[in-house]
Amino acid sequence: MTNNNPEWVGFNQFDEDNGLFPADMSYSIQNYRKNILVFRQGGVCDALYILIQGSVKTEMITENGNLLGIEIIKAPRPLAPAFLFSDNNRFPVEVTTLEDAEVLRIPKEEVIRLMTSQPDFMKQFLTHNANRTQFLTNRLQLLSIKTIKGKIAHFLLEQSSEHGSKFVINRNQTELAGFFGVARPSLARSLSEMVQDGVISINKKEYTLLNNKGLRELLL
Amino acid sequence: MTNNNPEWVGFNQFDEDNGLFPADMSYSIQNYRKNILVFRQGGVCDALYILIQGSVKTEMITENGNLLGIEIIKAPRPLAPAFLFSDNNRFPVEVTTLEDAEVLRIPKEEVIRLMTSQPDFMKQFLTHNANRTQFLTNRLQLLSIKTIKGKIAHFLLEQSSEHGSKFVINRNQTELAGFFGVARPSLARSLSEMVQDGVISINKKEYTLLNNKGLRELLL
DNA sequence: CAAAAAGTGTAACATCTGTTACACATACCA
DNA sequence: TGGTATGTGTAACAGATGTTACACTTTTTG
Repeated sequence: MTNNNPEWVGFNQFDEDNGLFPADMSYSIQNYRKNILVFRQGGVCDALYILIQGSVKTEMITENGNLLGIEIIKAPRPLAPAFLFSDNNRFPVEVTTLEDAEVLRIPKEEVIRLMTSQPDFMKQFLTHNANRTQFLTNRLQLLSIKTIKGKIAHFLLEQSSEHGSKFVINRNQTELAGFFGVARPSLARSLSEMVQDGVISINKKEYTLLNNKGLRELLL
Repeated sequence: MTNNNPEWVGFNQFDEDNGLFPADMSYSIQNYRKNILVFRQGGVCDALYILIQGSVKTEMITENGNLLGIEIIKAPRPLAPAFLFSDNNRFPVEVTTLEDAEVLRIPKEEVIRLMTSQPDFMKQFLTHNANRTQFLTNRLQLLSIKTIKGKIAHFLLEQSSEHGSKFVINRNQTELAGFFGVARPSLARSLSEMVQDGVISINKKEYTLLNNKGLRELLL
């Protein structure tokens, strides 16, 4: 779920000009220190925000006040660009810095101008949003799996398809539990059972898949 | 979750011309009978599809083969337009007709052309997609509530905010259970307990909220 | 109108998950 | 290096949900 390959910065085509952005673009830049709340869930989203330095995490506050981890975002990438144009243009998630960060802000009108005048900008915007939607859909699928082992299996198999049968997951159990929307001890129990059953092995944060068939059976 | 007020048909501005669409637009129309699978989950999405007649439901196949109900779509509305531009342009859901339906198909290149030449078309497309994303986010929030009563309460309070404290839900228990991602008898049990506790009353498909405070407490 | 289909209420039971608590290990910091 | 904070393993227990089964009601259809 961590975004390792930035898929969009919006201004690839202008990089040579005068550093980063089109010369005539109106924008502002805001800096944040580590562990600072950048956007509050429900806050109005009236501009396009692009994380150009550092990393942040996004979390959704469930109605009981718990936090459901969504994803970790590393620069450069836009933050929740989909909501800029929604009728109820509010942030659906909390955004908090994980390290010192720098955020570019482009007013909505300016975005519309860029969109109509720069077809490449528009296409990238569309593609990025489409990919975001697909991510959310995937997230939905993960949450719809009822058993914890099923969620783990889904997650590990997905990782495996990208990184092979041995890989590192840079999240501790508490974060993983938040990501899955389950209690931490419950996650630990499921993990240790899966290790005992020999379908996976865990060494610190390195996970090895030992029995893909067995993992797939856990999805049911 | 049922979409009663179509928010976008894409061609408002052309309605007078020659019936429905811009005269020079390339498109095709496909008809489907009731209970027909229109799009398979995972199928390639290479064009913009707009439901212009009838209604369909969308469902996500979870990995165990179960169905997770997503929403009911009534014409006119585009079908999964967000995925047209994603890198992995595949349908994330099954789409099945609920009644006889008619679907307009516009090739991707044509959509891009319309998008760049018709700013209004572009804005509507963006807004629609943004609203869709918000819907998905809301769905995510619903699924992240752990207790069944909590999900019911969330859902009923949401309905209530739109339609007052007495309203009709056009879904049977099986469909509702699918929507919540829970087992049907479990849903029935929770519902009858909520009735016994006096927080709601149910008459056929008419629901009445009797104790909003009590409902909100169920969210925790 | 009658039969079939679909939908609903409910029970018993097994299973899974959350909660709480605590010991232990590991990483971090002064 | 020693102490503190953070992270992990595990247990006991309570509570919630899924599963299966069946009777009953309502709706649909011929």
